[in-house]
Amino acid sequence: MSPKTTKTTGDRRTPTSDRRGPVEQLRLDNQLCFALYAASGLVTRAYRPLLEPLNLTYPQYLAMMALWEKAPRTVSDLGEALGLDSGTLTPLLKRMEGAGLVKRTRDAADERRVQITLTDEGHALQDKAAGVPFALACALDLPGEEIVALRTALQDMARRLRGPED
Amino acid sequence: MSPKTTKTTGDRRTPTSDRRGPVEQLRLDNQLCFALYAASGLVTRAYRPLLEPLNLTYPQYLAMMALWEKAPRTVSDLGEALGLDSGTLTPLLKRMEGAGLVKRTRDAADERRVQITLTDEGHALQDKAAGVPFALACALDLPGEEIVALRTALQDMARRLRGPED
DNA sequence: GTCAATTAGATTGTGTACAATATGATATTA
DNA sequence: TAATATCATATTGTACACAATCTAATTGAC
Repeated sequence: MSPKTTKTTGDRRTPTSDRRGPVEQLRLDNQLCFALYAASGLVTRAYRPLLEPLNLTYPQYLAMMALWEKAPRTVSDLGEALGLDSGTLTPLLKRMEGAGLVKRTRDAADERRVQITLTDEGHALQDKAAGVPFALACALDLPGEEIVALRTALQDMARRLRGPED
Repeated sequence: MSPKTTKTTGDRRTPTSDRRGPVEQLRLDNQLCFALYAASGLVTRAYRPLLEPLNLTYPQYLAMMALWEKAPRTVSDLGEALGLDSGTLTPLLKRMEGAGLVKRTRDAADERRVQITLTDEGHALQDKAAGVPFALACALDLPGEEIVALRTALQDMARRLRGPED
């Protein structure tokens, strides 16, 4: 299962030691970043069949989760929650508006802001999505503690990357 | 399968903060998938300033690492290593060819295949990229053991998602 | 040898993703 | 009261990413 190679033997087969030369350090399989990249893509693909009945893409599903938590909210507020900017969110939200899930309305008090509201259909979708996390957990096939541990480790890493402040 | 805790017998909680219901399960911060998505995006962003001097995007950097490991190799071989299909790789490789890093040549033995070769410039870039993993490790600011543990956990998860076979 | 099935890439269409820029609204200052 | 700065979002351009489809080449069955 998990090849815990903490030893620095002379074995030339995929050593895990970081004391290797720069060539070894540039190996794809030794990169945390690639493991992250690959896992993220695989998870997105795993969601696709689950979200297709809901007519949602994976980023749209994330946006809906953020809105089920708190709505109405502004575009920038949503962007902060998802880690996305307006150039990504504006077209995404327009498609979701076209699908009848949300409504985009200028804030009367501050015309620069756009408030994102859930429609009845958008609210109703939450019930239909209730089974998705469980279905994906089954696909992951990981014990609950490991899921929590992995999630915590990733959130910790994200915190470091987001900035040294705070 | 995964444990689903539904009964809340011994769980005292305020009405506003139920810890286990379906509503809670749809919370963004409780999702492993979102932690993965966010961390992956942050890592890509962390690479950007490091790769800009090399004139590489992050996926291009991954492709170059795969090619430094083994070249020439076919498009599909590269796609298997990176987890990408031809629809993604073809334009990406064309851009890299335009940048003078690789060459795309039809295989003489099997005209359906396209062999990706590294140019001298492509080979030379490996030296310039040698410092990138270390620079990113600094940005991550994680102890080496944790990096290995996290990477192993992600690779393990990826293995499960890739398919029950094998 | 001929035709069907398979295979390898390329193409097209849709949907993120972000940098750079533009637009318009609000806040600040002179 | 302008002039300026700042802010929120939209737009544009470039670059992934994949499903569906297409084309051309190879393999297989006969």
